[in-house]
Amino acid sequence: MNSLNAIRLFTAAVDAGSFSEVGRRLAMAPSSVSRQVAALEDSVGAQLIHRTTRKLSLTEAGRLYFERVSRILAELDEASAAVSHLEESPRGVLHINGPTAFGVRHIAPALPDFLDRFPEVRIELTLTDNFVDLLEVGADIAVRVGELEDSSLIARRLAPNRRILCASPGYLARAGTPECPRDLAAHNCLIYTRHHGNVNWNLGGPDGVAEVRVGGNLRTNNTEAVHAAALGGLGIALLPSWLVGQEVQAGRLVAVLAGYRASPGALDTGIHALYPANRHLSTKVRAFVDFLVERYGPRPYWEDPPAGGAGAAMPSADMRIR
Amino acid sequence: MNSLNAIRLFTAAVDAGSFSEVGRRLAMAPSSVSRQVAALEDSVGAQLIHRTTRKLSLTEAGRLYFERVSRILAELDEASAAVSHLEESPRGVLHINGPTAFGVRHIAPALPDFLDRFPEVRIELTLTDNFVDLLEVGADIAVRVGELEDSSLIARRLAPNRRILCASPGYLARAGTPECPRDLAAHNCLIYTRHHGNVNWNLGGPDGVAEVRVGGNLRTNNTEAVHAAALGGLGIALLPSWLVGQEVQAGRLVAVLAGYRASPGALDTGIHALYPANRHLSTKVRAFVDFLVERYGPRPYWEDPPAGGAGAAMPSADMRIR
DNA sequence: ATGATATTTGCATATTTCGCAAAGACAGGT
DNA sequence: ACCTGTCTTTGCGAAATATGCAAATATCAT
Repeated sequence: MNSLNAIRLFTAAVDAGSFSEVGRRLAMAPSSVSRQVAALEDSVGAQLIHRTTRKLSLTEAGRLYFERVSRILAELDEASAAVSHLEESPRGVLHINGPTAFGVRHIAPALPDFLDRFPEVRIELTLTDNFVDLLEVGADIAVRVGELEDSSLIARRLAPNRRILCASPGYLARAGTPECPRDLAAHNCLIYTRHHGNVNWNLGGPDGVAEVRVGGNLRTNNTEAVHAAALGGLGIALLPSWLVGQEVQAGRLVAVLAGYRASPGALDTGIHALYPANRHLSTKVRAFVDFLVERYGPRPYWEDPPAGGAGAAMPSADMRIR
Repeated sequence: MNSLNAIRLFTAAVDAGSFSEVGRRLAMAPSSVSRQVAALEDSVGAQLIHRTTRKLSLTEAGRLYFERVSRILAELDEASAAVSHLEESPRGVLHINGPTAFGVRHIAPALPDFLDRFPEVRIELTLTDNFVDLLEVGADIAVRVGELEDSSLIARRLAPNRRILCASPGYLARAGTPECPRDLAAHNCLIYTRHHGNVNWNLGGPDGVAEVRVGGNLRTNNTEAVHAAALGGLGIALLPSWLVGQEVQAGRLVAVLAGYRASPGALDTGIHALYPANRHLSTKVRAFVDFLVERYGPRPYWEDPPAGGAGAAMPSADMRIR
């Protein structure tokens, strides 16, 4: 196996016309140059350079080898440069994977801004609701809501994953507004579940955590269905804030029992960006994660303004509800 | 500087789909493969391969790099192969340098046979009479008659450089045949010399060496001129056997004082092939030198048959003269 | 001839690379 | 649900390789 260094020294010697000159230019002993070139000659099995103390001249084999090899070296440097270029600034294809509902509402709308800021990036967005292996599908980033399992991946928190109870103004006008968790038992609660069996909602409030068995005339394994039903005035739904926050802000839905937190004991299942834990994190991935972090901020736009806001111009949804 | 080995291991890993598999195929520890690839990634500044314990997958940078680099590796191997191929059997251009007179008579006529035996060789024959540096003119071989000076070159003896006294039959009929060196003083001796001043011919015979001051009505610095004059019957010439041997055999010239050797004390100035002393002697050079050695043999065709030949069919020139 | 500079080789020293063992990770079978 | 086998990675000592210096030899210019 001939070493790349030997080949570089060979071409350098041809260019410089002297091993010593090469040594001078590259700050190494002439003897090293000599030995490397000799080793290269051994490896290809032919004399490449005729040496005199005064002059170097190429043999026919040397000419042939030099012509081909100098072009190859250039191509090799070019290949390295191309790869390095990729990392200079965000560039190339960025494969993003995420859940459908969140992706449609909060990833896709963000892409124009991102692409505007990084015009050399092309995005391939894959929205799926079944769990996929990042590497399997060739994704660079996955946005996950809730459960974090992949241990080999780095998770960067993007936003909290608060769930809020809400119903349409029409439903509340018709069925009344619950004032404490126990009131829920008397309401038509829209159940999102993947399993059979009873469903309990855990609500943490000032008096501790209350677990309420809830039920109603709709059970589904699809959050969007619950969402649509709630909008239609069917009942009270427990839905993530990123899904209904803006509807609440717009008044199409009204938050109820806003003083309580859903599943307070559960591990904080936030919204995260996951990406492989590599020594070299590609700039496009970093740029996109940073972009999302910045865009969502500590309190995402779909969340209500801070409850304790000092005389906020617009009262928070919590305020309005109470 | 990225090492070639690392690049080879990178492509091997892409092909094999696993560092361990590469290690198995190449009989090396998986850890080495891992480290080399990691070093390559550091050198280009980007992650090339996403690793899991179960699967390797290329990043975009890796795909890009792999595409370019695998083609480059193939070209590199091809370049080495091309050079090695040159040395498998005599092939390529063979630059031969030699003196004009000898080249015309004994090199050029040999070339058809050589090229017939080695059809892939192309010959570039340069005949010059001034001394040239082999490497300067890019020659692979020089044929030199007489003086050997280049010390860095390897000299392979091709033939002796005997000089013989001869004259045309017509001249001898007119002026008589010298029987001993001293007789030459009375003959018209054709002088080849590069310098001014007197010229002595040293003739070694059974009674020791006789030095005879010779002269005549022609002095020239051109051997061919002496040759032509001798053929024309002008006088007695001292000429190399390779120049006049065949004329003597044909009877156009007659050797005189054949029992004496010219310049017996001088170093044996034979005819040599000179070529650079390289570790890798190219096959075409070796083939050509071997070819000449074989063609000329221990007693070149231009020399008389051995004097002591047991009842040689044709008596030697020496014999005939005496 | 002499001096300056060139290549090459021997030898001692650094640097790199390698392989082994251990640790952490993951998929599939029991 | 646990266990097993295989995979990658890292630490560490050993082996291989490369390097620089000095000396020997060779060449060109003065």
